[in-house]
Amino acid sequence: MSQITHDIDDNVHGEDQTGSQLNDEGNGGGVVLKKGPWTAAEDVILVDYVNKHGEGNWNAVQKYSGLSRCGKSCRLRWANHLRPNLKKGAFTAEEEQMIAELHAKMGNKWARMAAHLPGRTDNEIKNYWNTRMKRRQRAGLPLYPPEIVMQAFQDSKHGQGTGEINDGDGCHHDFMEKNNYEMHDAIFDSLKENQGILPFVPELSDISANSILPNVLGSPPYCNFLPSTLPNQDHLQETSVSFIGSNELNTNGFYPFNHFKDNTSGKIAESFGLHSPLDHGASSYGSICYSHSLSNDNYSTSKPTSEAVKSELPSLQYPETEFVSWGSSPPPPLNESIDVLIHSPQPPYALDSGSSPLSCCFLNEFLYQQAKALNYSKNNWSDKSSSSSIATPVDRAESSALNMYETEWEDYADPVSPFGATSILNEHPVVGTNGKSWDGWEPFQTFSGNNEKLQSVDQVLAPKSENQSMSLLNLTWPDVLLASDWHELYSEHDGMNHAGMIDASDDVKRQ
DNA sequence: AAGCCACGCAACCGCCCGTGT
DNA sequence: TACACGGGCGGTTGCGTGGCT
Repeated sequence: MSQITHDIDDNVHGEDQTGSQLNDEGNGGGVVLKKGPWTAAEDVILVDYVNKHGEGNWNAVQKYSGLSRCGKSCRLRWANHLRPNLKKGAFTAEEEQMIAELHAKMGNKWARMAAHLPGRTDNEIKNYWNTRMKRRQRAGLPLYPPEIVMQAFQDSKHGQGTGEINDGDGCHHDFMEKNNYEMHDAIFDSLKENQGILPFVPELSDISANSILPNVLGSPPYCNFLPSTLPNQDHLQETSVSFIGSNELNTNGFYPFNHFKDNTSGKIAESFGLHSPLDHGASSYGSICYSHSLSNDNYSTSKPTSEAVKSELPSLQYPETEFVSWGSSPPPPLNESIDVLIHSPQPPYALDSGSSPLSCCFLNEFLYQQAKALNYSKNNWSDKSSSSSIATPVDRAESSALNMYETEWEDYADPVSPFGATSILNEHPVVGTNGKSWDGWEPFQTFSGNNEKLQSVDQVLAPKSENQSMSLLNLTWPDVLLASDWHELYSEHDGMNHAGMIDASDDVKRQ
């Protein structure tokens, strides 16, 4: 911007900008076209031209207006800076939410995302996202709020769910039609992007959601995917064959990754530090990552573990959470649930050669997130809680990364919460179900040792309904990953369905 | 107060792709 | 089929700003 003012008196043609000029191809008269920052004079010329001739045919701009800019440069300048109704300034909370939601579904389709954000340009969104992504990666935080992943998944699962993101023209073109699992690739991309950035992110095999999903989309395994493919209670109780082959949760309460059948698992396990001494420092990070202890002894036939952390589980859904309705199905018996998840005989989501690759996607994501959570907690919270399985607010507040995170989202801090924005171990959010504030969440401490709450664990682990299963997916996000910023952010919005209410921008109309 | 540095942001460029002729 | 054109996106660069010394 300032560059423009600096050059305001510069001539439009042939000003001295070393290396910024070139003979544009296809330019006929060999006119030297200018590169570099636009001047105010150039802006005036371009605006005037567009006002007279309208948008499009950008190569004609140079021809008829005398601008020494290539058509493309003119288009970009107009689209990103000069066109009317451009919204400048920081992104609002709504916009941020929208971006996250859209990116979860679309990936790096900036222009398409911009269509849902009136006044915003693709470039602006891209810059915002990249900056945000860097920040979150540095903080060891997930790019997507789990709720968005859930919803995106649900959308893809239902095929038409993306209708929430609806262009003003009433159709969603290829996004709707191309593939419904684009979101998963987006997540995969994010996952891969983290490789090399986050030292604890395991290398992923060349898994591509798109490469594998077409084989199953539309087929029962896909249609049923994780939710409805979760073995039902009765079936599971009869289970005698473990798809994993062993019957233990590891001492940290995580699934034994080493039993997964791809190379990824081993690497994940390594990055997980499962065999590190931390394994035995159970309470250290298990207590931190997973706020809800499943501290009964009868939850499975799993190999008993001595450490308190054995009962530590990933994020748990409680009945209070309204993320999804649990329906009328009574919660299954507690002592079945975990094994249900692990020992089911070739469940469709098992990481087996014949299983649904889509489930692998989410499991990989799950593993990744858990790995992140573990390392995150190891780095930040270890030794903070030696005797208690509950991380204190102070503990969490002391996390530098978390503090950073808190700073990032401080605007959304919940003043009511004892933890404010740092309460990432709090109860899972209720995303966009009723627009309620999250203020009503109970700190997780109040759940500790609460049998009723523990029962809800089972609800998560052995859902029967589709919705329940979605929450099961949510379970795979450790509490530590359920960044409160998202929750706080979303709390300000009445659901995540704004997209469909936003008219397509001019960009879309041009398309 | 001044200098240095890291970071975020705005903007541009090059490559690529899709579409129309 | 080839070409021109518009558009999308990743990468890069430069500037401004805030924190630290």
